[in-house]
Amino acid sequence: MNVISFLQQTIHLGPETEADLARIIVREQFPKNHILVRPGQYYRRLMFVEEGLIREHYLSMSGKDTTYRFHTEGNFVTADESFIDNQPSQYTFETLEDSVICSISHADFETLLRQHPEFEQLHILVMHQLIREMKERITALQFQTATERYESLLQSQPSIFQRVSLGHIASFLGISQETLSRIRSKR
Amino acid sequence: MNVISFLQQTIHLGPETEADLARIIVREQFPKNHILVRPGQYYRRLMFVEEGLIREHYLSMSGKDTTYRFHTEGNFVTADESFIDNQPSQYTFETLEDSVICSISHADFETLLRQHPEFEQLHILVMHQLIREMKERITALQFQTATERYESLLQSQPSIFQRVSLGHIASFLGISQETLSRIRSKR
DNA sequence: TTTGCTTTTTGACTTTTGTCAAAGACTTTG
DNA sequence: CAAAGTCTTTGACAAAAGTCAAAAAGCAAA
Repeated sequence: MNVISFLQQTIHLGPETEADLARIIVREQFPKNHILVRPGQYYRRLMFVEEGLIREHYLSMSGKDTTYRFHTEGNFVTADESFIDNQPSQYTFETLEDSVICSISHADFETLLRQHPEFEQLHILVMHQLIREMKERITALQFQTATERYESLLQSQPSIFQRVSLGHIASFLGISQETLSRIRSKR
Repeated sequence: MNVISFLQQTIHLGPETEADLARIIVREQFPKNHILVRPGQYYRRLMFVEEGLIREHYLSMSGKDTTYRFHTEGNFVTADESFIDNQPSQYTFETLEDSVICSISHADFETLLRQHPEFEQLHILVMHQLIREMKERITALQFQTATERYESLLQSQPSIFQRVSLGHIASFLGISQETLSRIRSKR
């Protein structure tokens, strides 16, 4: 699914708008295990995953690496601290598969919103979806057991288990790799 | 802090806009322990807490009551499922203190955005802040210990401990009341 | 101020999860 | 296909957190 087709699902794009988009969108191909953004980096671009998988993770002071979330094809991604607050990213973004990523700069994004107000609609829609997902995530972490969270993930994104190592999934669920392994062995 | 003054910190309000606002804002006073929204209810209003404190909580199937978050004076609040997705709220909203709450309907909010585009700016600002807070919350729940989360809360919102019972705070932190009590006794 | 109610703490015990270490399975590559 | 590397599982133990029950403390209203 490429960005343009994706956008057309939600908003109508006139030929002029499409031309504008084509001018500002950068399409890049990255190999597996490529680091897109590192902690401390200013990365003020809005990305869209056309193909592949990005892992966003956090390095604690003790050096432990914890997956914040996975971003799969057909989704928008930003280094929030940079894109929203113009601050250095706290998180690392890396590809876990060969990936195709389209992106536009923050400045171009702002211009786009000003010149084509129909994108405002979409912008809000994307933020709403993000808020919805985050709320579910918070409640899951707050009052579900590790096993329940595992079952939910299995339900909602079964394919992730074929694509990502269990260590990364464990830290995403907020548990150790060994605990995840034991949960899985009991069924 | 009343809504109008609060809004003026961020955007300039012309006299006409102020008049429009005065027409659509409903200001209500509620006693302590008043339920504002119950699960299953459609509550499509954007609220602003002028005074007091709202607790947003979730009832699990087993009947356990878990605090999702606290909303204090000077903040916007919505029953997200209703306001954003036009679905019944999954959460309960109740005052924990005598409170003054201003609110406008979803329809009026939409109209306001259309007629006074300067609110769009603010709207996005509020969503950005929400996203920032939620991300911090997720990472805290994912890879901090209960003690660390307690310390963070003590840092960021010390006054909450004077205003809310420890049982509610414990469930907000994702731990049992007894665990919280033991964490507190060790210092 | 006494009584009743709610909140908080404490104790004893159980369950869950984490940690460390090693073994096993699976991949990749020379 | 063998060797090296990575990922996953397993075991033994330790630490963290949950549960249940009861006591203590705090608060509010009569």
